[in-house]
Amino acid sequence: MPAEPRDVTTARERAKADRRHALLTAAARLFAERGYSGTSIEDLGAAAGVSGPALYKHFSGKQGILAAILLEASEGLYTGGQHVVASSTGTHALRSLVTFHADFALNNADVIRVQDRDLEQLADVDRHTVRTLQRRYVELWVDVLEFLEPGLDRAVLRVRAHAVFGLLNSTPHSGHSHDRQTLREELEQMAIAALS
Amino acid sequence: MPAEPRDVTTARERAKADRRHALLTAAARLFAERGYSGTSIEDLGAAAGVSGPALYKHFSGKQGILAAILLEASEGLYTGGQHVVASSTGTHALRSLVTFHADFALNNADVIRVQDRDLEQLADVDRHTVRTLQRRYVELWVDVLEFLEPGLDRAVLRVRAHAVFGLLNSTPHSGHSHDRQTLREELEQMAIAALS
DNA sequence: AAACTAGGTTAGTGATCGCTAACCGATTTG
DNA sequence: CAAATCGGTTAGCGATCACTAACCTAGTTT
Repeated sequence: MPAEPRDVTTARERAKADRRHALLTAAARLFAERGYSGTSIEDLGAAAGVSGPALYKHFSGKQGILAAILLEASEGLYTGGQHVVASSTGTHALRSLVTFHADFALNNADVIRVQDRDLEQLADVDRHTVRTLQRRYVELWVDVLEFLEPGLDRAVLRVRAHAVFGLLNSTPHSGHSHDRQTLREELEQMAIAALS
Repeated sequence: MPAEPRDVTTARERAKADRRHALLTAAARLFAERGYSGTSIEDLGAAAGVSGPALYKHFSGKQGILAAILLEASEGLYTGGQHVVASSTGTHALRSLVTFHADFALNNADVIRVQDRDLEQLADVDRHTVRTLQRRYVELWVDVLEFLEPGLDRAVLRVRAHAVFGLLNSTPHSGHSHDRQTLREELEQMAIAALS
């Protein structure tokens, strides 16, 4: 029995998937550092060990890379948030949302930065999709907040949600040198306090 | 007596100062919307009613405009913060800092956006100056926080300060449509709560 | 009012960038 | 094992952009 059952993918396909992933990770870092317009195709390739137009074998173009990054991020946030609110209620749901979002922000600082920096560089269709997912994610939070404090204007609760996102997303600004666990606890505690 | 005493400036000088100010305001808005690299010299001129290379009569170049915006902003924040902490102490100083910063963020949403989006596009010297002023502004906050909670690691207090900045600077993300006074009160209250 | 200054204009230049074309070698396939 | 596929390469094209040059005209100075 020489053929392994998991060998549904050829070596080439695996290599391609790896490179695609490497390209996306490197691109997120470069976009976060220099901005979308400030990063060249050449830069993107070089950061992944290939050079220049190689990435047209993986993406439709420069915009396609940005789209892949932001679509994955906004989908991850939304579906992750959905799971959180589906498995808990009330104060517990709020705490879980805070933990979930803090986790995401700490583990994807680059993507967070790109998301609220270069969103408008997307093609209209993709930008609309990302915005819709973001809006739904916010409504997830607003629903939980409204359950906890019924009768309040949802617009106000939306402001609170955005404010907490700003707080939790401040990670890129705090030096990366600090102890992650402490940073995480500080941010979560502040977020909960801000919403009380 | 035909000569007015306030006539220290000629009509040309006043017109030039006005245009310079218009250029800076328009540039801040465009940079906030499309990013530094995403905005052309032509765009900048057009937004101020002149076209293209006219702005080389006012600034050294595109980078010079960005520098003028960010230097003014970081100096304004720092010196403003200095005055605040010089005229109050303890909890009162913290509340005044929050009010001051919220005021700045609400009235200069564009500049806030540009400041943590395109800082790295500055020339080395200017970037260093802006970073230094920002660092001093943070230390102003940390000093006040340390006075209120002595013994805490200043690195932790720095994280808290950045987190509150993120919270207060979330204004660009909340729709501009909302009632300013309510928005302001919400943000200030949340900031105070987060720091307690 | 003549001479000068200064803020605007348009035309053009060199560099950069996104993307395409043409080609090449290794892996997969029949 | 020949043929097709696929992911990479380099060369180059067209567009855009920051900036300079040359000029023009209205305001300022003497």
